[in-house]
Amino acid sequence: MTTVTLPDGKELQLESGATGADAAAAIGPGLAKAALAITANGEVLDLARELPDGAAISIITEKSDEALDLIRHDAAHVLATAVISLYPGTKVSIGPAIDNGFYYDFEFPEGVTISDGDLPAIEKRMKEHIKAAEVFERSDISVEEALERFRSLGEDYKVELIEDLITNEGATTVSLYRNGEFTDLCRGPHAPSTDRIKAVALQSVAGAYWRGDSNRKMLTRIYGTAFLSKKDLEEHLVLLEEAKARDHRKLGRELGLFKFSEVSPGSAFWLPKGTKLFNELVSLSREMGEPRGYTEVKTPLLYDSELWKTSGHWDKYRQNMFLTETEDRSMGVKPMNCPGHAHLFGSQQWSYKDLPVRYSEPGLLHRNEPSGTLHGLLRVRHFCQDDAHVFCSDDQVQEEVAACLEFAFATYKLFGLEAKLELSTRPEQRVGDDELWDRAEGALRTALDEGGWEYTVNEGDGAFYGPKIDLHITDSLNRSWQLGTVQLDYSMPERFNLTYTGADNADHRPVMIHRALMGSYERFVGILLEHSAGDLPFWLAPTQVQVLPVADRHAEHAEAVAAELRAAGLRVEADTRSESIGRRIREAELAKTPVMLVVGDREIETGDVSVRERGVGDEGSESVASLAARLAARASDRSA
RNA sequence: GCCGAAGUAGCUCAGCUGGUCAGAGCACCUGUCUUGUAAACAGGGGGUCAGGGGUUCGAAUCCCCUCUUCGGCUCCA
Repeated sequence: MTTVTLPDGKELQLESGATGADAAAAIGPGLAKAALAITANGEVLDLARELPDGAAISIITEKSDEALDLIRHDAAHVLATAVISLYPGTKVSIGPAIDNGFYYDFEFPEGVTISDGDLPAIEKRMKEHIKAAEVFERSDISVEEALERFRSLGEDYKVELIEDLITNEGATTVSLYRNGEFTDLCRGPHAPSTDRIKAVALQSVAGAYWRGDSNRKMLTRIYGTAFLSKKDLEEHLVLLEEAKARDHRKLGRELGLFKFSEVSPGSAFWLPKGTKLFNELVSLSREMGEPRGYTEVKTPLLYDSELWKTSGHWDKYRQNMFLTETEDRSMGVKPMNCPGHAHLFGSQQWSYKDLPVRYSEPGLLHRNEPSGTLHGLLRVRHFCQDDAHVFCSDDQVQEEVAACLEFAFATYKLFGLEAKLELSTRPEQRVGDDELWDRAEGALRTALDEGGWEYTVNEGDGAFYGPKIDLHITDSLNRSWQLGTVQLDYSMPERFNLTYTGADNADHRPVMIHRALMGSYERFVGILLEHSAGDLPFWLAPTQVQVLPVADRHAEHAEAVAAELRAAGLRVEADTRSESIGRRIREAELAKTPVMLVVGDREIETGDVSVRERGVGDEGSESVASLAARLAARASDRSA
């Protein structure tokens, strides 16, 4: 007899050797049909697997969270099945389920290249295999047998995977899964058969290094997605369309914010409206920084290479810097502000009473990013961080870190963004001894714990000079972005020999905290545009109010209204073109202008304006004076 | 940097296998209309078909190189 426990705590008696399918059938015929797999003691198993006696089980159906991953992994196998039959001689490697879909990496035979145009045929073949309801059949064999099998097939990647399983995990057996003609080395689990994949679509072809190593062979990756119903797939495709419509590169062009040009790859040209937006964000940093004790500085763009040697960037990151030479001196354009700030701090004497010193600088940075990595505003060569460096004593670290986090949360709140925190600890390659790292990581943990902030830990992902806290936000399309970072640095003060005089009249080494909250203004604008679909909040909109005279004879009055609102500090334009009022309203709406004012004979008579709100419509009349006061208040309240 | 794809007017795109293939819509300019809450009407100007080289009687179209962009991979101090 096998006894298992159901989620409701009831026990179920089964014949010994009973499988997941047996358990599902014992519960009910409906469930037996709906079952995709089974969890036993937290581990997901195929329905055909024998259940361990005494296990706590729960049946996975289409309603379960695990279901999507399961059938996407199934779909990856079906993709491989289709590819192998269409392109004989193709070597397979790995094909996992991922967020939103799955992929499989292949090495196609010499001379065969796959492009997007080949996907429909592959997809068609996949659907044939799905319709055929091929059973996923598991077999466990010895590693020797597996090695021989895959060697004889010339499946080099599988052989390497098995060898690694032996070396790293001491594996003596491995599992294989067969569906139709295709047998794959696979840990499982899988649904009972291929027809459980209700909707599948191939999406793109890409290159991907074998095992993510840029020194190894580049394989061909095919991305696809699968769902439990056609409707879910449709909805997903609609979401992708929506994301495409919100692409910040598209919005930047349509709203006249910025452009890119071949003459300076990876660098934005900011148009007047985009510059307004950009400058508003810089102002925000300044206004929020001032009461928090930040002082703004301006440091050079170009430095003697000696400075980069001192900072350590010369050895580690020279290939990503723009270098030049003048009068036989080697110079480098700054990829970050910290060495300049460290140098500046070191250029004068400091007392412990002066600390913390908080230097901020929206400095212009250049990084020579590899051409293939550039992406709109999100990955650029020329950008500006909302950067600051705090120089403080050891015992001020915790408080300063907490203050940085408070600053970050206050900033994000204005945009309706909520952040998740991630603590990254010491990496393999690092400077400084373990005691220092213990102290640094301890300070960050304490700051997080005492602030009552929830966080996850990312072991080994810290910077080489210190641990850090990264801040991630989730946007309106549920995509995650890293924005801010707060990093502790014990290394740079050492390299620049920074000191302050303590109460004991001895020299002490300050700690340096690097922090950027929005990240870079460029990247932040990109994320903000995609998050808001271009509907920027009133305080941030490049044009806040568009005045629209009904006919030419009202133009003068419209200009007068605009002038009155400008005097109240608002960004106002008057569209006095002889186009129809309908067209000008439409264009103002498309330009995402928050407020439109229509003025004609009636308004001249009464002195009122007719107010229209973006995306809402006509809101009736209001006197110019009352409107000016109302909108000025709205503009000054960034949280509104 | 690596793999794949693309680059035709300011924008979105048509132009199949080389021979009125340099086009359309929007935008722009000019004229008419003088407008009441999401697109008035008519006419007109505009492109070294990314750049360079080649094949051909003839190239936007075929081949090679370069640049840029897009989708990924690696990277992102």
